[in-house]
Amino acid sequence: MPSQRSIRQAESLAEAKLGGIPVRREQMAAVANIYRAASAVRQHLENSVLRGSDLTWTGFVVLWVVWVWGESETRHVAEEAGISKGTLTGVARTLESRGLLRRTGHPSDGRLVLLGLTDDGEAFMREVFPAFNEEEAFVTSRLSDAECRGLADGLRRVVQQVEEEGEERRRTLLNGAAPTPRRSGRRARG
Amino acid sequence: MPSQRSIRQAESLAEAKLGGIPVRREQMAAVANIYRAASAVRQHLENSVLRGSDLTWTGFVVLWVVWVWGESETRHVAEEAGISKGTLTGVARTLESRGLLRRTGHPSDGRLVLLGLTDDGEAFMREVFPAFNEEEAFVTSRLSDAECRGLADGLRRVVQQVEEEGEERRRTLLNGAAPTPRRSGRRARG
DNA sequence: CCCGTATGATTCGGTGCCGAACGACCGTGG
DNA sequence: CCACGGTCGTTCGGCACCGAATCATACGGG
Repeated sequence: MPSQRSIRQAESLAEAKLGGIPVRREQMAAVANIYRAASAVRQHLENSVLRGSDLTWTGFVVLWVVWVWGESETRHVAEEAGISKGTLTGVARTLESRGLLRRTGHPSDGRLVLLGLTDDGEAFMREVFPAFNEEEAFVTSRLSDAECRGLADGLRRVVQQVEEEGEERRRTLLNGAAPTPRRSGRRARG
Repeated sequence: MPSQRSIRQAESLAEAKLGGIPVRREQMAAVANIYRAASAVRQHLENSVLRGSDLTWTGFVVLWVVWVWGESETRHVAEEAGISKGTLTGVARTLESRGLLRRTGHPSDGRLVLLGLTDDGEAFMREVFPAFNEEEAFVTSRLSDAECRGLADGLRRVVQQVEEEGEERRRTLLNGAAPTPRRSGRRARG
């Protein structure tokens, strides 16, 4: 749990390593802490409220999205849950096998699949969400309500920046260069 | 992109769903945005600077830790990188096979393994870190330096809360109950 | 020297996770 | 009716990821 000190130390060390090249320290610290906090929060929630139900963080998020938004098309659920369509297929399969989620074909458009909670799923969320929210309050308990709002606001601006300008930025960086296919991934048949 | 609006809507929807049970909205929004921002940032960095080198986020973080801290024992690297020892074994193997990382037995304690960068690894970091840092600046470009500091500070307090009181908290929540083994995981030989 | 305990790293089952390829289906235009 | 380009969800290769079991080494006390 060196967190605090070590990040600051690391900043200096990195700067020294680069020998004169300036480092955007505030930005580096912000990004490092975003990721660190996300891991810590996820880990705490998985090992407190989710562990007992044998649900992963992602599984819970998917349930939460469907619970809150009601029966939805899978692409919207994936978008909202922050995972790829391919991942959602697997997660949904898992949740379905646990009897919490139900998949239905769209009545008029045969390409679409709708995800909805089963009665068990509804009951589950009614029971577990309050406990989840309680732990959200626990992890943020060193911040006032106003500070939480400020934090959320800053993070929201980061998300907006990436969502609104990220794609353009990545195009610029590659600048026409081949987008370098991933090492993993499905190969063309043949 | 729904991000902004949808989180706020979701708060109301969740509250309605619960029918009167109060929701800690600020805390919920803060946690939701932490995770959302972490995903967005990771995705942007993987698809901009890391993709070309065929490195994953985690792989880069491990390299970064070893680069900044110098040759280190694996448990410290895992801790600092925010991954489990088991995961580190695999990631280190991958990085070693790419010729960026080197593993050495500890001279006096045969249980320990030291991780260090190869010359290629050093050169790689000298070249790629500036680009990485540049993108860290990009994703936070809607925040002033002071706002970055404030953001990092708030996140640091979240991390500290979990690190310093999380374990105790989880014990309290379970309250003696069996810690519910994970569904996955290695089974006893039998 | 040998045991027992402590402390490392590694193995491994099960799942998550991405993104390209793919197949099912839609709608429009010939 | 039948191409045909567009839009879905699914498949799948390869890696990440956790955590309990396991293996390997260290060290103190008989």
